[in-house]
Amino acid sequence: MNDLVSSTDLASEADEPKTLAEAAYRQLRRDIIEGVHRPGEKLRVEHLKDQYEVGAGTLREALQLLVTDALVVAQGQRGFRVAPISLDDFADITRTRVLLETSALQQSIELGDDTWEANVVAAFHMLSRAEDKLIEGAKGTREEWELRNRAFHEVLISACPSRWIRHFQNILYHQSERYRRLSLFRQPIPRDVHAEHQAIVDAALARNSAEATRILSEHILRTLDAVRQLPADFIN
Amino acid sequence: MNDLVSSTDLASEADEPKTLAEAAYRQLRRDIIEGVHRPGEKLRVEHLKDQYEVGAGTLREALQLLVTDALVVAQGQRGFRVAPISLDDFADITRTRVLLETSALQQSIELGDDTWEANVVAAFHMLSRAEDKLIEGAKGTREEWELRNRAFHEVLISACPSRWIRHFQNILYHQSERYRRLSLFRQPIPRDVHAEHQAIVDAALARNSAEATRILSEHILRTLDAVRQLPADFIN
DNA sequence: ATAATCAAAAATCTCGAGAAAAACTGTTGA
DNA sequence: TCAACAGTTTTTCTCGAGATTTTTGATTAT
Repeated sequence: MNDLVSSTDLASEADEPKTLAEAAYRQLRRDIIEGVHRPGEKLRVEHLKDQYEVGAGTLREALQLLVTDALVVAQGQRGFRVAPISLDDFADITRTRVLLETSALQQSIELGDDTWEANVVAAFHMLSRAEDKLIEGAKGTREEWELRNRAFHEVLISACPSRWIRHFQNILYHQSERYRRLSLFRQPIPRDVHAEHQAIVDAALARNSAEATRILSEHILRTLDAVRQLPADFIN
Repeated sequence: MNDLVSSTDLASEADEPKTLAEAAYRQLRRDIIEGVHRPGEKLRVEHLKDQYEVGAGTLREALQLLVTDALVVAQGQRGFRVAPISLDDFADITRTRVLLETSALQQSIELGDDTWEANVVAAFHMLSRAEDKLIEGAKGTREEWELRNRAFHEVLISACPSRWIRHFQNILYHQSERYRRLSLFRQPIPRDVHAEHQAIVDAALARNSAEATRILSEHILRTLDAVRQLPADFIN
């Protein structure tokens, strides 16, 4: 059992950045997901190149990479801006995630070996611990919970052999994370999330793929309701 | 009935290029799909900038855009190369396409209005005409058939409201086109492709989504077999 | 007061040169 | 004969300045 997350993404992700452009790309992505740069905000190269301490051309490259993730939109000859958000978009993201992630889970359950099972159990354990700390109200634990939540979902579908599904799923996860940050801010994690995760693990290890995908669907769709109950001016 | 193909893609596609980088991007994409640049081939910026008549930085941007479509892979600090191809990859692409396209078709059949029906019929007619010309053996008609085949598949799912599914489907279509070019070269279009398209149209207009998705699945998966029967050294 | 027009300002896009890294080649030693 | 090493060459990556385009602000006429 070496590394839990073996992110074999199409655009290599796990390693450390080997170029300035990629370093800037990661910082920018993080800032956009965390809301430092607001949805719809214009991203002026001249300003940002100082802030991220790279040349203009390099920052342009970083922005171009973010277009790949659809976190930034490029408008012809009118520069870049942060991708806008909307309820419709989030609903679309969520439903598409369900489609991809259930299919991936189904294949994972079908093909996963002992190591996969062990990884699932381990990731679930890590996540549970993070939830305990979160309930205690310790500081800075939300970040850790986010990381482990993501790791858990990634490990669940890690035995799915389709690199394309995992690639798309990865993009959508980044997208939905942006929305989830908004909803989590107001509404702390409800207690039954843990029970849902537990149920998914149980069904997965029992190789009951119908049950597992059903629970996973409801689990993902629940975040949609959470965002829907936000005050309307959050998403405009 | 204005324009048949209203490509409302995430990365705007239909319009004409408004920047040199985008123009170079399109030419490069076309050349890669058509096999001018072979799979795995190294793409040296110094050579290509002369060939496509743009500056080095501009060409780099175009290459970065192609990474989005996964037609080009960027390797840390060792430049770019054309994405390699393999049978496994094509199988993955095809299966993922089935997953996305059947889901999209299902929603299209559920939500499509009269205009959608009309567009489907029209696109099918255009495609049929192209097939006639293809059988006659006129020159340069393969290009036209490709375009209309693509338009047909696009129109079929055009009533699907999910921009994300259409976005991913678009990427995968570009990918599979590269493989299909190889197989079509040897094996001209079999006659029953037309019958399959006809069956899809009939089922779609009859709002029989189970039947339509079933035929569409088989239709897409058939290209997989076609490539599988190629001599092995085509894909290495 | 509103709308249209035109000029100034800001931002984007593009390019070529310099610095850093990787690949290649010929040589040396076992 | 093969492997390792060092210098050379090639290629990539980065940066800042110039050319175009878009946006802003003020002026004028209706």
